Amino acid sequence: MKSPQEQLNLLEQGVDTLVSREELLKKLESGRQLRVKLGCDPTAPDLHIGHSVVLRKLRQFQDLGHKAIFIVGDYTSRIGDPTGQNKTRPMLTPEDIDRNAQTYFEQAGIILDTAPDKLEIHRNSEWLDKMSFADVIRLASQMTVARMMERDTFEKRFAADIPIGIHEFLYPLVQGHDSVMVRSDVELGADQLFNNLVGREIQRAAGQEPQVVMILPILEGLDGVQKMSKSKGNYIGLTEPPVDMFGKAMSISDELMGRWYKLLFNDQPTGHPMEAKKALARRIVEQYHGMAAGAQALEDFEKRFSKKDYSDAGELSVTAEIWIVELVEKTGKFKSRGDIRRIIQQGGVTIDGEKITDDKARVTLRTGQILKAGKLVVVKLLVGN
RNA sequence: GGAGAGGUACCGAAGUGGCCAAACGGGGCAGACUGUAAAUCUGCUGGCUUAUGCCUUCAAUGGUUCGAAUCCAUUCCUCUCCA
Repeated sequence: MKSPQEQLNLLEQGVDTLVSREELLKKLESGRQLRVKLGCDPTAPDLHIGHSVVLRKLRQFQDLGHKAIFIVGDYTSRIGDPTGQNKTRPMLTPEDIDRNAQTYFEQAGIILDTAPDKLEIHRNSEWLDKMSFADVIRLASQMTVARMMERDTFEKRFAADIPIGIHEFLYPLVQGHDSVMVRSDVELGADQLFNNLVGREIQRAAGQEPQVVMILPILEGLDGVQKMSKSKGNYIGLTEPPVDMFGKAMSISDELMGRWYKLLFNDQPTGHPMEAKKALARRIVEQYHGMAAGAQALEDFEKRFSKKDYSDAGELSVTAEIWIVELVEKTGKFKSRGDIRRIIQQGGVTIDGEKITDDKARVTLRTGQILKAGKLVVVKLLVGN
């Protein structure tokens, strides 16, 4: 068992904002098992390595003997969270939420300790469903419009004449109410400082000791600019196959690589940027697929791209003679034939290294030939009847 | 309740009777260059079996017209100011 001071030192590593250090130390000194809340909005069923930053912090609490209180915002996602959005999110159906929550837990379990004394799971519909409208009004009376408008996204939207739904004001209140209901000691978050701080006020009003708020940095997505998110398509999913994880990690910019090193491994790149990036990609794969997979992914990558050896590429069954557009379409990676024609016309399609630039061409194929289409698609052809 | 401004492709934003599948920018994709990076340059970016072709798109529905994103009517939605 580590001393409170030692715990604090560990816990505050990699944290963006901590409100407040003193309060956390005090709670740690009490010797209690702290209740560490993390809410999730089950709108995106696939967790990605961006989520791993906060999940790993939660795991760290668990490893120090504290308890993770996981809250599925099933009720709140019917409202839609405006965080980081400049427009209103669509509401989800209960079926979507159930399915997403299920996937969420499976994936969070990759990182979290799921032992019963270390993890408690709630859905906020447990208590929100029972609230009366009078309860809601009472809760709402604890917040003012001016206070609400301090929130960055509201202020910006208001200034830009972008609509704000009244229901969106309820979200921080509800999240704060969640904190009261689970008697949260610490709440982790990534981009919801405002909501989390509201939780402190609501707890105080309910006669509870306010929670400590710990905000972790946001991981930028593959593009290096926007935060990693499923809807922006700039993410690496926790359950993606090693090859894809590795390939995606290799495509990030050098600048972003430094950020990822820091946020994901509390480390920094060394040596030649490309080697450093390979090392990063390998570590990411190792984290979710094991050491062997990491080494394998690295080897595959080098084989395929450095030595241009495609012998282990995926296979695609085709007929011996086929229209080139149709052939590329069979890979299933393109959204329309117009798209495929464009790539062909621009020289993005090769068979055994030979460019095909005529989108009307019919080609005669042999088993073993390698088809490349764009940067990502490489398959070995298997000619059937 | 009153007055005014708007709703255009993935996003922002032009277009106000034919030259509009719709300028421009961003994003995305491809090529060159590289380290499968970034930056830069070039091209493409509604759909269709191969098309000086057809089909679907400019909030929705109807209408005027040889012809509409553009004009008219109704409806829905947003914003601003006043009450």
